[in-house]
Amino acid sequence: MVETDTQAEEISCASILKALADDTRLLVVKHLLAGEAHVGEMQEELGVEQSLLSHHLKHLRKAGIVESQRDGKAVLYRLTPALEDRRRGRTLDFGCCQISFRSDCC
Amino acid sequence: MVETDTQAEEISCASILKALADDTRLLVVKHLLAGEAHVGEMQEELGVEQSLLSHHLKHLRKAGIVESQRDGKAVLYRLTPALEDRRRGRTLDFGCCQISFRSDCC
DNA sequence: TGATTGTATGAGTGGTTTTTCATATCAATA
DNA sequence: TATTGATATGAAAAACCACTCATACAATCA
Repeated sequence: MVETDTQAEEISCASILKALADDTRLLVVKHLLAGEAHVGEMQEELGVEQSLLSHHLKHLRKAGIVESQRDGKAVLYRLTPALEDRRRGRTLDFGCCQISFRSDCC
Repeated sequence: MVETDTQAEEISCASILKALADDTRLLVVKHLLAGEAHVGEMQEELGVEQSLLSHHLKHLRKAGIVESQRDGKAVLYRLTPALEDRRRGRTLDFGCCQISFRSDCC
């Protein structure tokens, strides 16, 4: 069992950009660029309140950017395999557009 | 005289993504990827109402993504030189992040 | 100068998004 | 099974955004 959530909805360039266009969600995505992570870890490292983080994670799931997997009591998040597969360095390839982040930024 | 507008405000990755995360503004940016254009032309070709287009152009200006220049009665828009300079194909380099659009998309 | 064309702007409105709070769910363990 | 720990969820509040309308401004032309 891998996907714990709703299917990705209408995926357009704009919807992807919207999903990324938020400080908190951008933090999460950049964190996950370094590898998968549990919610609790992100909560601490990113300094985001539990419920808020959860809502943002849901947003990212619905946008098809991350996926989650139960791991005991915790939940493990990662960038979706499709993105991972197409990933080169810190570049994410969404198909319609491709975004890369400078490591020293944001 | 080149800049007819306010300075770009706090330019962060998220603010850039926010500026791009709208169907109309994305249309505009993609249109400008092909070269500079007058407002009237974009109005027609993109099918966006005058005032609305103007508001979106202002948003893009404030995000530092486009700049404008009077041309008689009309106003000419283009991607900002910095982006143009760093541009390769349909890729825009914003410094903190870099975004490229597939031509057949969105 | 007055009229016309092209674009920008401000205010208002409705709609969406983000945040918070309280509560629910799920898994592990006592 | 009751309790605890980890995360998700729904609803309500707060903040924000896109759109429209009316109007202003700038440049040209009659």
